[in-house]
Amino acid sequence: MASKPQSLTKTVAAQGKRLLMDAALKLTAQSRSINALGLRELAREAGLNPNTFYRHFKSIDELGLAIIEEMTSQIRLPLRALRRQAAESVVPPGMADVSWETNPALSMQKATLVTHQTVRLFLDYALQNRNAFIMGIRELHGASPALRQALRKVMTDFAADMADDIRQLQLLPMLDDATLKDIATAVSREMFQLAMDYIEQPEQRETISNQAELLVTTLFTGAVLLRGHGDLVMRALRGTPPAAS
Amino acid sequence: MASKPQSLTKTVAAQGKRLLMDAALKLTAQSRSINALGLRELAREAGLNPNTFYRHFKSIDELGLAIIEEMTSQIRLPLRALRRQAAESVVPPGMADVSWETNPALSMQKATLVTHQTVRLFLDYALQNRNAFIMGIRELHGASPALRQALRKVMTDFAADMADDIRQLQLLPMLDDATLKDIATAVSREMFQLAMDYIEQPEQRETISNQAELLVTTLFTGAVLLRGHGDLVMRALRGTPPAAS
DNA sequence: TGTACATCAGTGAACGCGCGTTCACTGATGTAC
DNA sequence: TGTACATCAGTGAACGCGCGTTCACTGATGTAC
Repeated sequence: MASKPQSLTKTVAAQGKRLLMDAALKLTAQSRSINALGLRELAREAGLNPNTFYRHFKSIDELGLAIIEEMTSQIRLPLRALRRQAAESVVPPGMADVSWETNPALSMQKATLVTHQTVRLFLDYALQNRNAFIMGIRELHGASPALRQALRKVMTDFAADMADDIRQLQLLPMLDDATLKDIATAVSREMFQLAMDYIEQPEQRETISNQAELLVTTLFTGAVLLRGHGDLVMRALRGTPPAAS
Repeated sequence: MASKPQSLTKTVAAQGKRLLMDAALKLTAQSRSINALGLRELAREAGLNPNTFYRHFKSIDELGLAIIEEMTSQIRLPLRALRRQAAESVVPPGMADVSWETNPALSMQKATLVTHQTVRLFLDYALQNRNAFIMGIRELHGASPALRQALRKVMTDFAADMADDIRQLQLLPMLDDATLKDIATAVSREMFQLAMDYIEQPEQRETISNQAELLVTTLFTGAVLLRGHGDLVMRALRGTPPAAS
């Protein structure tokens, strides 16, 4: 609150900046690379003088980076919070936590539920920020090195958050850090790809969402098994009752 | 041979076409989207008159499609042949085939070897056709709907080939067709993504190749397990000796 | 074997247009005294 | 509370340039008779 007046002023003053960023997103989503956007075209869409662009950005890349930064800052924390919330809905804070050794079935249920909820929130967020996602996935493999680098970092951070949460929530304590990182990276890649399909194929959304969930589960299950903890998964799938209590 | 004179003539005659396609690949790989290429720029790179472009293509998209088609026709068959070859190196044609029930360890070894070889050939091919791959992955998420559609088909075909070969070579007979297709799709996506990293990070190639292999194995293993055949994988990992012979 | 014609890749000049970028200007808001 | 000045978003005109596309032409190769 203390520093809000400043940023509020900034926000009000930088109205043209907003308009330009929104215009860029709108045009990019309609099948264009951001580098293919003309700065006059951008100004036209935003209803501004071509010149105004220079008041806010040095180049189109700079505008792209601003969009990416804004988008990232909006999703990171909510996603982490949701993972916690999903984990707590299975094992409330006060309750003694389950362990894979003593109760593999409940542990698996906990992991599955967190997956379920996280996948859904993520795809939902993608839908609500459809233009930003389309741009992001396009520029991740796009022509501008600056944007590509920035988006790679977004992906890396996303994967790191995921791995960190899995560790903290003790969802898969049998996996070592390196494995967790590798799998989380693959899961991130898949999730972003699938987010595009999710956005573009409205009638397939339920299917895609289920496939995404299954894919994530498959990856983690496979990793657990190949790392020599197959017996735990087998017990979980057979629904072995808790050893104690 | 019978029809070669024709196509040879065509090839000689269409020398400008070749030059333009090569120029496009060269410029795209140097960090550009294909739609961002100017047709004059293209002609300049190819050492031709700007006008010559129109002798061969109606639009830049058409040029892109030509490149994609050429690239696809070059990799599909070799990759299928290699899968067969890898499978035969474990179980020669004359020999009675192994089954997962009777000898899970050898079956797994067969599947693992095919994965190993295929992953390596694919990444190698990507490296040898570096520019085409960079373009392909870029345009898969790119601005042109026509190219995007064409490249999606490439991916779908690639996944279908993979699923088909796994079926024919009886690598994972316990998986149903739908599951096989889903996993093959995910594997394709990952392989194309990783091919980019493989191209761009020369010093990491060995690591990436190993990671790719492990990822593929993880996906298939996870799928087998979740489909209720975990016992087979467990037996394979424990190295249970053949039941007969 | 020779001749006439068609096809086709490639050339070079010319066009009008939209682009990025610059400059000098305006008017509103914030700041110092 | 008032005044003078600075800052800053936005304007509008002007520039030179490279672009896509067209037209009429050339010269080599293939084809019919």
